[in-house]
Amino acid sequence: MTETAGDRDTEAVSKFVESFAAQLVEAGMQRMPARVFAALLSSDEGVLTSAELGERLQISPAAVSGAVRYLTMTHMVAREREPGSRRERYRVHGDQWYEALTNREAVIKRWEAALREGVASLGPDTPAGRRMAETLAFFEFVDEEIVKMMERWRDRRDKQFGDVPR
Amino acid sequence: MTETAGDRDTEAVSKFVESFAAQLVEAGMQRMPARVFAALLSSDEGVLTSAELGERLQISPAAVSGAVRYLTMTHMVAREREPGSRRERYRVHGDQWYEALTNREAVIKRWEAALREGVASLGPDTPAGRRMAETLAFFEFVDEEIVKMMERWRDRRDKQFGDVPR
DNA sequence: CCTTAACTTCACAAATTTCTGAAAGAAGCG
DNA sequence: CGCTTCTTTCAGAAATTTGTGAAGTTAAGG
Repeated sequence: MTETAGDRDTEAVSKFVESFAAQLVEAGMQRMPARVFAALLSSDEGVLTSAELGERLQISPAAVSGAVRYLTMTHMVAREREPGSRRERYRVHGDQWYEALTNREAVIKRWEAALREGVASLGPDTPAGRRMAETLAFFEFVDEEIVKMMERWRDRRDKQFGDVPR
Repeated sequence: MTETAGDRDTEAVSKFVESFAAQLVEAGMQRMPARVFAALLSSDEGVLTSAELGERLQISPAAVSGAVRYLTMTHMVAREREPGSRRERYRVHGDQWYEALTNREAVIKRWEAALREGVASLGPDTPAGRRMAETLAFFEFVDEEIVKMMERWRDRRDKQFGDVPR
């Protein structure tokens, strides 16, 4: 009952890719980046070329290009180049990617800025101002906590999965 | 230099509403819910009626209705009814709302489900399966941590802002 | 009960987003 | 250097999303 190693249960994999991508979309990610990311995640090496992505997902090179641009900008995927080849390779780093996910920090920072502005506009002694100040404090708190949390995670991961070469 | 309490710096407030809403949109929230939410956040009592929202944001009752439906479903806003009135009132609870924001937990739960399915499809001993299992472990870790973090926050808030009647 | 105020739902028009094919742009390799 | 292979950019067609007006529904108050 062991499967042939090569293309094992291709359909199940594709099903996973689509359903995981759908979740990401629902959480706000664009469709193509989500699919590309899911495809990479489900690939054995965590690496695929443009062509492979296009073929697996049935999308044009242009679509791959656009998706990858987004993913690299948000650090969810790394771009590689085999020295001496025109082929670009895209990689999920296994850890790098959820670090990036936690990197909604950038987003939070902007929220904080907007809130600070809001407190200033409304006045810190108005009820609305106070409410916003409290919210701001919350975000600042979360920022700190997340940093610590990630440290704890790395610790735990190393114990649980071994401190792999990565 | 103290302002007239009534409609203080209406324009500045509106500017805040739009800029904060823009941040929320960028983070994936739909436009109208974002604007409605920001408007509530900047209102002194944290409560506005449908009509007030429509007027401040220059949108139709239908748009208000749609936005509010989303916001209540995600628990970012509570719906109230003054007993003996046809007017619906919508409220941000000051604390309730970031609890809700943390409630991307629901989202995370779905991701976890999808990942579990992925591990099963791919097989837990394939490289991809292992990578996903690790990711899954990460999310499970985050779940736990967030619960604890929120406890710490409530503690801190009570100290910092006083344990108000709310 | 009937009237009337308020909210919701629905169908559609407008605006935006998304993806493609085609052309232009890099970079290895002969 | 020029050929070839791969990637990116761009303009536009198609699909989706968004917000409105209008009709429908609910419930308060006479």
